[in-house]
Amino acid sequence: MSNHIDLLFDFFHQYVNIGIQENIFNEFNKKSISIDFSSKSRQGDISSNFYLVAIKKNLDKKFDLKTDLLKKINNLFFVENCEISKNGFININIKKNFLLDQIKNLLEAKHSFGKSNSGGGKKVNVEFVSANPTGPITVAHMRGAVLGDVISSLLAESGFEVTREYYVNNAGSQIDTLGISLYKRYLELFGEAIELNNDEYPGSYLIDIANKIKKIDGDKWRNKDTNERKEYFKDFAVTYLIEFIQNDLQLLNIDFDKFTFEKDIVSNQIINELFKILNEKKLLYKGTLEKPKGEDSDDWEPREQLLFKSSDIFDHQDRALQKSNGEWTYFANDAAYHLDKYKRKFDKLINIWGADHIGYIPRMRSILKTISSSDDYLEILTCQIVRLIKNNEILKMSKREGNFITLREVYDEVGKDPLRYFMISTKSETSMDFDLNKVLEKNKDNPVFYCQYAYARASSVINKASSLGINLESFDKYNQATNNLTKDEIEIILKLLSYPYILQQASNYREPHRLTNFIEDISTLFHSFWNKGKENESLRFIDNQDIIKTQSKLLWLHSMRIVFENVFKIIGIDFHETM
RNA sequence: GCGCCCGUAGCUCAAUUGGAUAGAGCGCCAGACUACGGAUCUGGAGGUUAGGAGUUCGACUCUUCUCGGGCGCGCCA
Repeated sequence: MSNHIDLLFDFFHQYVNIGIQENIFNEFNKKSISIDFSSKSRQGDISSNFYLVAIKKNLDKKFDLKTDLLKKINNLFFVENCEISKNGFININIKKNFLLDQIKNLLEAKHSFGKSNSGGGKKVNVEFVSANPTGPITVAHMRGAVLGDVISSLLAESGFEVTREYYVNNAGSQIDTLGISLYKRYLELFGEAIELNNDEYPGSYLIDIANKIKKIDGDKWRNKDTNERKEYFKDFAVTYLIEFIQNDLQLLNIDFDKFTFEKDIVSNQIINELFKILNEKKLLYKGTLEKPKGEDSDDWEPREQLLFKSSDIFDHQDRALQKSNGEWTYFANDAAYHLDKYKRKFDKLINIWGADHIGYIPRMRSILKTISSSDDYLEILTCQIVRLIKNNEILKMSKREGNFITLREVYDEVGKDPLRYFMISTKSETSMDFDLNKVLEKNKDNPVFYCQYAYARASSVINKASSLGINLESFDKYNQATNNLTKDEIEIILKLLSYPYILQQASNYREPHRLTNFIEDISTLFHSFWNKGKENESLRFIDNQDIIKTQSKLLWLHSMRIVFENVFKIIGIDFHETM
């Protein structure tokens, strides 16, 4: 069964179709129709701009749009009354027993309430984190990690088939350096004096890994300067570090369906296929780039390179595919990797990148436009940095000296729920402050707690009622239940019923923070209503003398729990009946 | 120098992608507990949405310019 928002949209769309047939409207962009279902202004249960939009399209001066609209909307079976305000907004009140029908649907649908099939089973690949395996995962990847995970869940909730993927850069010079660093630690275990260069990795985790090699192979590699040894140390380091990274991410319940390794991309020669495509489209050529405008480019000298003509597409300059030593650039391999994803028949690719990669977006979009002939086959979401605040001070980090804060350290300090919640509760493109002290407070300043507490209180009422022998029974009993409810409660119910739309929007716009705002709003309404019961006994949830009235409240309390559980599951935080 | 992201109350953030009087929390001021959990609630003060110009019935949102902050700018990943 459709809800009132769907039905109203249907009505408007139908109204436009008929209007066009009868030459009342000409072209009409239906997307300009909006329905405001949160009813902030409290001028009706829901409202719409339809009249404002439609009046501009009205070709027939003799046609009285206002009267016709009012008459037809008032005739809709779910509409109690309807009016058009002075400034042109349509305000509608919904019949209470129709709201009740929808509550029934919600309670029957339970955890599938809000799910949709708008994705139509299309395959989406969400690539996120993809941190280089040169050390433990740090706070720099924290936001992208949670965002990627939650967006994946959101898409799954909207009927997409989602693959969570991690691209492991285990080729290239950083990994060479990692192998060398590990080898030095290995030699150190045999009493050799070592010295790490500036660019080498100082972290103590490499000592642990070196010990593992020593345990397995003894001194086998001590005096070997062969390629075999170099590859062995690189692979060994990457294997263990990926395992560390996986373990760290699992602290936040983040799991990946697939890890793809750069080395495999290189050895599979996918890049040749890529070059073939670029050649066919005449986007591959040898040439010389202009001197970059950056500050410290003194050592620059013109050099002929293999280039991708990305400036023909989205980029403002062409991009190098090959280094002067003959190796492919990072970009070339990454482009090949994206071709690999395309060949795996995903309908859409989503990448989640940190702010430091923003400049990289146009070239990658150019590649995927070339491969897929679609502007939006690849979608890149970026997240700005998170500043950590502790005791009112900004925690400064630098990669030198291993002076970075790891994900695990933050996890140890605050735990999973506040971490996950705060990472997605603001728009990702805005830089944010994460206050380690504040997120642990157990008061209303802390939205995680505030929402979980609302859930616990709702549970508490349900359990208390149950202990008094009051439970929900057959739904037929509640035909008149809405008569027992106050305006505040109807507002909560309207809000709960709008959940499928909030979810859809969060999914469409890749904005999980809409969900946290949503449950914070409901929590506020709920706590506020709760408190009114203190002053006015008739507003309390449980009334022994009036079982039906109590059950009427249980109807929406159960609904609220279901909606909260759905949201909590999507954003990946726990919920408890007692705090 | 160029490109991208951002700028909303003293602070941290919203604003249903162009809708009605820009909303919450913290902090500040003034109040409410013989309770279905006071870990909460009620009221008040606080804004030229960084600034100017434009687009239209209507702009925090779109265009443009200025200012301020962040990120990036060949053979690093």
